[in-house]
Amino acid sequence: MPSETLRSTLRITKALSDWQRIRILMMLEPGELCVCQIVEVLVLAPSTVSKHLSLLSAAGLVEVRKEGRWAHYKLPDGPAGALIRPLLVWLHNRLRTEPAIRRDRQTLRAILTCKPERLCRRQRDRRKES
Amino acid sequence: MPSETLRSTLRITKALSDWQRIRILMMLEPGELCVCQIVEVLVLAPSTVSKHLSLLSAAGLVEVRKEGRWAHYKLPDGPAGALIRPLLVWLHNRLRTEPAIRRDRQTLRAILTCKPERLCRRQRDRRKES
DNA sequence: TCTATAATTCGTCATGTAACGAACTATAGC
DNA sequence: GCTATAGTTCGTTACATGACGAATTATAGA
Repeated sequence: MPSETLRSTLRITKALSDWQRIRILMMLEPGELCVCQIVEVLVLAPSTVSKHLSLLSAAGLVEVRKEGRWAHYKLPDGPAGALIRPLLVWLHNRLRTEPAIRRDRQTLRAILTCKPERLCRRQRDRRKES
Repeated sequence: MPSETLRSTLRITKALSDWQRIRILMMLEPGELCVCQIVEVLVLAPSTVSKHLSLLSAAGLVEVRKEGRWAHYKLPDGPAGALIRPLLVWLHNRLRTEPAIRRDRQTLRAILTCKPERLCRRQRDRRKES
């Protein structure tokens, strides 16, 4: 019968063992994002991104703020954040200069210039085509 | 084309995403161990343990010192160790008081009182029975 | 040189996981 | 209330991973 701390620790390390989830964490460094913005950067199905976010959330690596039909995800602050801060710092230091991560940041900057509604519409339209 | 830093980072986080490998890392905290000692604590097939060790090694989370037909594994020190120290410290702090980990340490203490040759023989004999 | 043996590699099987689209939930706006 | 829509959940599929035993490798000792 594994203890809760132990299972929690494994949830965290497993959550960190996937490239897309790491990308999400790096993206959230500057501040909160809504799901459609993350979808736009990762170029994955919304259902896939939602699953990743739920795993990150279960691990305590992100927090969600629901507002109407929008869901805003961010890195946890306060005591919850302090627990996992060393991991995020380590990741950040290692990947700060990675081309792939820099590219994501670049993409994100462009995305932040247009309203989320427009992103969602674009994503829906793209789906219709295929 | 993912960069080497990126793949290396994922090798590390993937290596940490398995309970048995975490147990190994915690066991190595006090000092180096040979494969049969680790087998004895984990109660897994030698081939399985060897695979775990090779993943940890590929990730740079352990170093191996071969001596005759014995292989001694330890946590890396020096610059190699410094890179991953924050992760091991984090793990150690989280799991230091875990019952399962304390039990492993206890088992290990008992194991260290007898020579590795005896362990290997016992393991071989046990295998013959089944 | 031949045998025993510590560890590793290989092949196989069962389980876990990431991806997708379709169906569903819940909220905003008419 | 009805419709549109952001996000989630569910079911399926393909691939990754952990476990084992058998076969292999490399070294120590007779």
